[in-house]
Amino acid sequence: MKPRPAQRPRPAVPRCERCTLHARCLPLGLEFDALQSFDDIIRLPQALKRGQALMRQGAPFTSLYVVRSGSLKQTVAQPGQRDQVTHFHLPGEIVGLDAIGEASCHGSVVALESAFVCELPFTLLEVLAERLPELRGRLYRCMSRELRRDQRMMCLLSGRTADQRLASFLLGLSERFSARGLSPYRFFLSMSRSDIGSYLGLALETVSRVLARFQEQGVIAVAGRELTISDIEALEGLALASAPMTPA
Amino acid sequence: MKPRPAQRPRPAVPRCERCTLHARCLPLGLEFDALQSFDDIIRLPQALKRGQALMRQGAPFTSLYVVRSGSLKQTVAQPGQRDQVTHFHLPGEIVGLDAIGEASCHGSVVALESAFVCELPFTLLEVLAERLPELRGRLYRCMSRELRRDQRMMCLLSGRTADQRLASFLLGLSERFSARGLSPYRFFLSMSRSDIGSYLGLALETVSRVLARFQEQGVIAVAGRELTISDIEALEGLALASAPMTPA
DNA sequence: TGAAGCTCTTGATGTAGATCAACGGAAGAA
DNA sequence: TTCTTCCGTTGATCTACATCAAGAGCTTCA
Repeated sequence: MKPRPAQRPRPAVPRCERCTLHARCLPLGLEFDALQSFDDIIRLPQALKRGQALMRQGAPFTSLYVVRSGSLKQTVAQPGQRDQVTHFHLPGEIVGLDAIGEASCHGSVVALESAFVCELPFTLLEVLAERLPELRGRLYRCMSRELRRDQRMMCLLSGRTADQRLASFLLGLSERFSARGLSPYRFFLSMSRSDIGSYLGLALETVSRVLARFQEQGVIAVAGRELTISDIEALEGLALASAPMTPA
Repeated sequence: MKPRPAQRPRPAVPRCERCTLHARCLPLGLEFDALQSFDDIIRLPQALKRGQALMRQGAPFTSLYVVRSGSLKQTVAQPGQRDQVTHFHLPGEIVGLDAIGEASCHGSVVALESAFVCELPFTLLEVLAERLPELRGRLYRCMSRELRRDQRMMCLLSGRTADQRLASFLLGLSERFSARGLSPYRFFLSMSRSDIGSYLGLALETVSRVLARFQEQGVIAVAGRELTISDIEALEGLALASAPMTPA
């Protein structure tokens, strides 16, 4: 409708249309024109070093972020408890959806390794969404998908064995990497055993032991943080039931 | 902007502006005109009997629902596992946010007692949201709040004791009832011990035992499904830590 | 009115996984 | 290099909760 504003002079920022994540990121499905507008509201990609915080729990909420490369963890601090990991964020995933409409961030987000993120100031995003129905739909869909993921997580945490949790976790990572064009069978765990344990509601020793056992069973191979899935069907079996391994 | 269409003749449907939930429901904050439009897309409130399904897992998704009275539970069926309760829905709460943008419903929703729900066909809601920015904001906020609730649930399920889970659950119900103008200290549990157990990741026997113990400690009084919170501060203490009861 | 299901409670027993503890290796600092 | 720290592994022990089991109120229905 409205003519696009004259091209502002900008630094050599990587543009959405050239981004390798383009196909799986928020602006998926936007028309060329819309994509340009979207590009215009993105703030310069920010570099994060390992351990550096992107958001701090309680800080004012202003922007959503999209992970461009690297990975991050989201943690919640609770009174009298140790921090709990609630999410791992991989490239193409959106950080901050749970803070929309709140004054402050709900958790802290920290880089697990060197990472780049794109910043989307939320007020600008809202203005843009006003005239781009597809973008609105995308936002709803992202949030709704996250709701479903959280629900699956709740089911996992409530009443599944350590084996099932670990197997599901590894399969989940595998899927997410594969959806980003990476190998579903061989990837790097950027998070510590302790992070995994916190996320899955297990002690870090249990994580270590179960991984070792999976390796003994020939289902995976782990060397430090390098993980290989050797038998994905067996892993899927483990994710579903803990002890149907009763030999005939 | 656009003049409101001439008043369609309609049956004597309860209108939003007269609804007792008005202040805490989705259309909160809408102007009079907007509220009228909102009213126009709501389908006749539906009555549900105890045990009757509002949605079935896998059925096509078409509408959001707002609980007007009564309560419902949402369950997910998993291959080779028994159904798991993922949510309890109380009056004023929205059912179906997790299905937006998907073809089909993610879980089944069943009435726990006689209930009324208002249906909001999602396509109509989207059209309306096109011209009502406040409504868009409300929707985002509702989804985001639900994300935070699910996250709190994940934290609860991962690494909290049975006592902490039960205490948090009761406090959560208390808050939700109180936000609806009902007593925070005395309410009816419309769900069975088994439902509570499934929701909290506990065996129903454990639920029963912990409630009995809380009662012995004088924190609550339970008679069947009638619950009274006698000492809410003690309950809050129980929700935070399992054993700081170390006498000085 | 009694029979058949439920739901809830309470007791006895078993176990998955937490916790405690010790050690080896890798990474960063000086 | 060596020192320190963090991370991961593995073993021994302990416990919170699941599971099994039995019985006691309730509804519901014929």
